Amino acid sequence: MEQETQELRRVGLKVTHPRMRILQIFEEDGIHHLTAEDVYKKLLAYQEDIGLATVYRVLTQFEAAGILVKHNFEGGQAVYELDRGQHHDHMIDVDSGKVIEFVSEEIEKLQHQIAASHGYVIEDHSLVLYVRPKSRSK
Amino acid sequence: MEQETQELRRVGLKVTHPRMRILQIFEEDGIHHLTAEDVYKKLLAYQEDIGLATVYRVLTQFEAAGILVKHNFEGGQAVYELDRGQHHDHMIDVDSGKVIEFVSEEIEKLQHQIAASHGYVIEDHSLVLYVRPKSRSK
DNA sequence: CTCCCTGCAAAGCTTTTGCACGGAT
DNA sequence: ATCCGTGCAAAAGCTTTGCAGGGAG
Repeated sequence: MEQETQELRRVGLKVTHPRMRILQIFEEDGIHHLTAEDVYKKLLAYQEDIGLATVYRVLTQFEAAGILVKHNFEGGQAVYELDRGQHHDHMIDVDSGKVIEFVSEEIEKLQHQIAASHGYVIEDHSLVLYVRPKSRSK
Repeated sequence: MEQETQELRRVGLKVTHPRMRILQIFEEDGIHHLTAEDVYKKLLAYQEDIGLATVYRVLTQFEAAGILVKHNFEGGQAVYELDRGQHHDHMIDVDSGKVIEFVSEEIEKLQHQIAASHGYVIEDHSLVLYVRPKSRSK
């Protein structure tokens, strides 16, 4: 709780109940990639009376503050996760919906080379692999 | 026109006016990545009286038939392009909105290695680089 | 002649916004 | 005491769907 309070102060946001609870949900063990709806449902499960609009507003503020990273995977709903500083890409198990993170210095390097060869510098990038367990692949 | 007719017959879709015109728009020179709204505006410019709902339906059918590929880039709107058989990734110039295509066998290979090392097989993947011209980069 | 296709309008879904009240500093 | 933050409801933006008339095979 002290930790979350300081985190919010650090980024210049008032320490309010909804912000604390939402931040705590992301810091819980378990699933780290949550949609606004996921967060809202968890709040409901905790008997919290926090509106969905507030969830959206807080997620947007946290993203702007660098606390969360937003991803636009397929399926319409944006997904958020804590920004732990280290960039990584994602692999999504299409059977279970599970999200696996990975890092590849080689791919990062190749991306920069490709952009450079076209006269560009990379501002941001998105790499998502949609995968299926090897054993039961088609 | 003969070409489009055969293409539609080949995939088992009735040859209707809306489908012909939409297919022709994708086969025109120029921009190859279009949103449903883009297609609709082009139809309007050609004095065609085709509803936006039909555009969405036809794009969905073309995607299912393998004529078009759908991409979910950032910004909410889905983007479609002709499926010319060869897989490629995209680079988006964030200043101009221009879309550049590229292919990297090395990245493809690395992706498969990474998936395999986690016990998975790739079903699909999405790689998008958001770039800025080198000369006026921040 | 039979379905498939289409335009229109309405509905769906995710996300954003206006407003007035309430709470943090 | 000030603003900022919040809940609620309404609105917005993209896409899908129900319906009844029209057209392709």
